[in-house]
Amino acid sequence: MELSKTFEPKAAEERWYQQWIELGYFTADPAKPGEAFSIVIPPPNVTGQLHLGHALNVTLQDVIVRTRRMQGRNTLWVPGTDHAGIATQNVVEREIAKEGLNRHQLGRTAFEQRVWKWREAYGGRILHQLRMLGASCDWSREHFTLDPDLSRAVNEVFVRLHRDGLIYRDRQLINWCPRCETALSDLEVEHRDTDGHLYYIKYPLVDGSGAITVATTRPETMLGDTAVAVSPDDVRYRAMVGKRVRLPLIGREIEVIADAAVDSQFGTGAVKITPAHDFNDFVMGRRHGLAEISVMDTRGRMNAEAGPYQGLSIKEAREAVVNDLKAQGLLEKIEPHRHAVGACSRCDTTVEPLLSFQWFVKIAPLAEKAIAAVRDGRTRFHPKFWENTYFGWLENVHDWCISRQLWWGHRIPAWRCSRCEHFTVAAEPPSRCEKCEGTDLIQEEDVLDTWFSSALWPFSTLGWPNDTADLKRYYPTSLLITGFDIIFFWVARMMMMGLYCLDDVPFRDVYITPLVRDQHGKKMTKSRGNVVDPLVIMEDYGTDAVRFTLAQLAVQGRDLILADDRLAASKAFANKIWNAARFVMMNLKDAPQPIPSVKAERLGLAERWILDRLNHAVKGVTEAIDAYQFNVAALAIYQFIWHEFCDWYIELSKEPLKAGGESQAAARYVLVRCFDQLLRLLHPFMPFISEEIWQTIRPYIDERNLPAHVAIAKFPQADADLLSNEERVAMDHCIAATEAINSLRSLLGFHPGQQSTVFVRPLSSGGAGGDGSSGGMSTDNFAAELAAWKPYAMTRTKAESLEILANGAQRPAGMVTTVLEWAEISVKAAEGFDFEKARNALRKKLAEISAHHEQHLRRLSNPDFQAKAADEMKLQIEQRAEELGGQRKLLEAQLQLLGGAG
RNA sequence: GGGCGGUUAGCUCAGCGGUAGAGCAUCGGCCUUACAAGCCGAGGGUCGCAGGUUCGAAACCUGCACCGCCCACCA
Repeated sequence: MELSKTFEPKAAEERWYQQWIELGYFTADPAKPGEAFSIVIPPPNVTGQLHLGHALNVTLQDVIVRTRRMQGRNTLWVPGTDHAGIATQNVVEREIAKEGLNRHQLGRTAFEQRVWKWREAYGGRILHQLRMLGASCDWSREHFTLDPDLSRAVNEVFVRLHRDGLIYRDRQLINWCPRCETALSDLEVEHRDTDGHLYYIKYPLVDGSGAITVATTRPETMLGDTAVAVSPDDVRYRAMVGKRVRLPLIGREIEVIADAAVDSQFGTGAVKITPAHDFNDFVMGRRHGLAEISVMDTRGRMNAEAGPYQGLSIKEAREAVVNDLKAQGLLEKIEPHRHAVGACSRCDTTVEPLLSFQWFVKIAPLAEKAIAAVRDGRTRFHPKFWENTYFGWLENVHDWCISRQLWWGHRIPAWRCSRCEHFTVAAEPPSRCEKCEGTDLIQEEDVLDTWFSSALWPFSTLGWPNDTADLKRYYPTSLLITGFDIIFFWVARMMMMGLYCLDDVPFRDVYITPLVRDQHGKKMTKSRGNVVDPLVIMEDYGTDAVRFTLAQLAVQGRDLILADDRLAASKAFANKIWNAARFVMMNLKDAPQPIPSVKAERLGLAERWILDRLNHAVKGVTEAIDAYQFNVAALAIYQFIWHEFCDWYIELSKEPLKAGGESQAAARYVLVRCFDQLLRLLHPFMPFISEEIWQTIRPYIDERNLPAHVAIAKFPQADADLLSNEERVAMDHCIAATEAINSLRSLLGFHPGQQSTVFVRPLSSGGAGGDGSSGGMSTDNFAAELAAWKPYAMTRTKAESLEILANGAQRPAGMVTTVLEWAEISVKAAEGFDFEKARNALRKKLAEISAHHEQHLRRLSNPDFQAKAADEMKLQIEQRAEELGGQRKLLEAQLQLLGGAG
């Protein structure tokens, strides 16, 4: 088989993905054997378009999933999408706004139909994009959070929580978005420091004995004040506590109360209390039994309670109130003041605290279990420091407001009785009120926070509340891979719900992905216009290259900066692999059949060495993946493929391949063996190119029951060591020697075609200085030693240098080094060779080596080191010192030959 | 106000107790028939600052500085 000159990513991507799907490779079967490995995708919003966060997330999941599948695990990856209540509703509302409509004009049913239509048109888009990335999800198990079975799970959980007293309905102060006209949870409010003002307002005492001045950032809410509070320790106001003040503009009499929550240092030390419009005030108000007067409506306009200000917007009301106070001489002063203002995370509108009836989840009992599960290691975070974030939130979290005044979502399974106002909570529509037997029941209009259904995702998608085979086999899931930004929204809530509903954690491990930034390290945001579209870079560099780059940059605990040069490097890597494949195929073309394996003892040193390095790579990759160190795994593959297999083994194989006979057969076998294995190793990272190449090499692989695709081939496992320590050292020396030769050749300006002479001295030949000790070598000694050395051509190729090793040092367990012959130097000198430059370079290197060498010797002679260091460490240092001594001596010799000794 | 990350070569980042590394960029030499998206070399770092622990610290501890992020009801 032939490979085309270059790799065409696009064609390969489509071809292989389609085949994998058709053959059902990604479809899980709980009845099949194998330890389960399961993972649920963080369901992207149906409104979503693929962005780099998804690309990273999905790539890492796919790396793990493909690896586990190839390792023979019973693997399930559940895909799907989230209905994303408020986000999707906003998108469709914007769309109908273009037609001059709003949702109220359309009505609930028609609006919902519009959203469903929208989802039919665009809901598949993001999933299609995940397929393009190569995601090996089980598409037969695709779910949508509003699917009937998932909705059933939602109702079931709601009913159970309600039965257990963990869901309640109450009139509370909640966050309200006046534009979306819905309640929000604490998490959906983004606090931003904003420049505002602190207004000092005088409240006259009813008894005429003066006034008390309060400081506020929101003068318009004074219309709803029901008290003024001071600190009980504040001597300035002690006499006023219990007195009454007249609320300006409105005229209501309110009391001055004492409460420890008041900070006497802030403002005037007296604070107006508006229970219906401030969270602190609300708590204090309930403590003191104060009236809760709401002065705003749900659209952020002043209501009847605001008296003359009714109908004004908040901003207008503020201006009017301030002007009126000023006119009445009750405004003492205005100071600039910076403070946090909450904004709706969806539409950025300033959020108002609003008093209303809402449904809440009582968090404390659920949070307690969720905390314990991580504390005792049933679920582990990677990197671990995210556990602190998780704990910090759960330990302080308030009850969760789950009702939303939206239309797109799971309608709350509660029915209000028109007779007694009681809500009957049930999974199915009840026929009569559970309290008064009334039959006129109307379902609650509100829907649930979109995160309520997301919280059930790990088990609702597996069939819960039914006791399905999937649920038994795949719950708890093995791993969750997601971003830090939804640890609170999603991870913590899944933990709580999983533990509540199934009494077990929803996942064993949580891997928190880094944030993807642009090449300047900036966060990608629409407003900055620096958002990189993954589809575009996949087009430019190939999906494999994008995946590999993301994996390579996915370091635990640090943001990820995606730069073009990295992508280019990965593309070059793909090209390198492609060309290596072409080389291999070129040398196999007359053998379109399995190449029989060759026993290790019949393989040459180079062959055993590369198989040994393969082992090493397999170990490295496997361990790194197990530890979720994707960058380490990617680097290990890269190193092996490029710098060991391509740089060395392919070069070393050229001679035997040319030679024919047994050595050729051995080389062919090893080429195929290595390539097969490295493609399997690579497959989770670069699924398309690995499949493309593997298909051409497949006919040559000698393995029983070889599968049709690498996607389901057995993942490599490390074999027993193939090399003795001695041989490993010998190969290291071969490489070091060749590098030394190249370095010297380069230094002297040899062209690749030019021959030169090298001397190789096996360590066993002994001679002066052969013990590796330090110290200079005299010219006499050196000449004597030189006589014992064998001259060889200073090679052009790596293959030749291996030959040097084989011939020059029969037992290659010796130090090999190079020295130039005088004659060659003379030739170069005649051509204008710069001796001084060469000598300086050698001197510099010599100084470095000498310094290191002496450092080691000092360490070895240090009594403390001798007393305290472990034997293994001592041995290591001794060996290193010996090597350094040798290198040092050789550099001295080389320098001497160049006339720079002494 | 709490908490969490980061600070290593020009750039982007690994390393986290025993000679400071990679990719890209730079410089020099090569079209050596798998690959010029390549090959062979070279230069470049007091590992943010200050103390401490250790025979030995980029790594461990304690402060500090700067950058970034998260949480928080000071009106």
